[in-house]
Amino acid sequence: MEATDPITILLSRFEDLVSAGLRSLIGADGSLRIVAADVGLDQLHALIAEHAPRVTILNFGALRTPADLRRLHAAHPKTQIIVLANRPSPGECSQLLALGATACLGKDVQGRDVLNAIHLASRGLHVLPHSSPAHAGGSLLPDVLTPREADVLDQLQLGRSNGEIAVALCVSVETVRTHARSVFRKLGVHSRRELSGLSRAG
Amino acid sequence: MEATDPITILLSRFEDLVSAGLRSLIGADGSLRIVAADVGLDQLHALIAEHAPRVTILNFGALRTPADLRRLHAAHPKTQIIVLANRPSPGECSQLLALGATACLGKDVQGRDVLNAIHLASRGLHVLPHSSPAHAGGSLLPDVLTPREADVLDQLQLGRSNGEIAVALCVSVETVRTHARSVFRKLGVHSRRELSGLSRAG
DNA sequence: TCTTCGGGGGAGGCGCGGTTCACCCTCGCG
DNA sequence: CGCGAGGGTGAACCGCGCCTCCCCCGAAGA
Repeated sequence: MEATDPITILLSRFEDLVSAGLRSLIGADGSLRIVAADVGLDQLHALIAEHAPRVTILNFGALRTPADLRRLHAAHPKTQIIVLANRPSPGECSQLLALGATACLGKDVQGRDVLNAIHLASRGLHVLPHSSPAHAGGSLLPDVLTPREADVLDQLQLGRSNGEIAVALCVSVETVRTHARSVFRKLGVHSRRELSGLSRAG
Repeated sequence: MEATDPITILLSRFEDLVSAGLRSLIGADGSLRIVAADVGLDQLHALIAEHAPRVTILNFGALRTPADLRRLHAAHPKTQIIVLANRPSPGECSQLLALGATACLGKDVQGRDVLNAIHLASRGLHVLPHSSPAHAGGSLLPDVLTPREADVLDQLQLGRSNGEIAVALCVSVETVRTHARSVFRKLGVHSRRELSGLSRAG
């Protein structure tokens, strides 16, 4: 079973210890093969396009914004995306899956569970932390951006002013401010500046 | 890692081939231990209470109704429930998780994925088939029973007539009929009779 | 014949989230 | 000072799901 078709994996940049741990774990599994590691956010698109890995393991902390994940998945729908976060909240997990991730794991998972999740995710099965899908069962998600908020987030990422965003989205400036406030609140930031450097360090 | 704490597993009754396959797969994993197998729906409660397995693997086809799962989870919240279905729809998976399942797998999964899922589920992580959480990301589920429909389903399971259900739920008979129709439609049956023998054979 | 059941349609109300917009305030900057 | 950003509050509207109830019909059975 191992020799037939090794699962190719691309690792984004992680903290040194995490990166070393992942490479050690994955290296010990003969059916997994790392095609690229320590890939920075900037090179992700190019290297995924080049190697077409079955699985891409993303550092949640390396994402500037959730919209990064959405763009990544849209551009490379064939690669299954596993997001490693520190202590992902249910809302974050939901949003990550909504944006195209296949699995979401906390960095506190046991080592063998990472391998289990990689195998499952490589075949498209979803893996989520414990309490995550309280809402997957039908109730409501707390921190997920609405479509309109995501639109505003995209505009904010482009450095636009509220007035420019209003023109771009054909709404009032007041509406833009409302959406922007929701985006800030849901993402836990308080300004455009914090948004552009969002959780750069994990 | 294996010797410290074997994961105890209870297997519900499956088709012979599936049952043999599961036992073979699980037996080959030293960190897993089957404490009971081929358990019929009637003995589930008693045997789960007796063995307190970390994981219970349920045959979706053996469930008379989704409400069975809900009662099982309510009575034994400590055991992680994995549901094996033939080709679970996204709606079914959502409903299963909503009712207390930890993982939902199709019977077409690869063998090692079953083991992967058992390990993950034993630690509370959720595993779902490919397309399942289209809604887990925020959109809506198609075939999940509403609370009121679940109430009516419970009453239907007790063999009550529409009039009796109306009295029990303090609503009009017309309302009961409306809910019953939704239940039948969502569960894919066309009568009380089909309901009582729902997917008995898988 | 009468009731019960299954199936279709539709109406009205309610709650909730999303969207839009409005007002208020403080702060920092030029 | 004007202006934009950030933050608070709240109103209004819309859509949707849910719940409740109503009407129609046909089939099956007492």
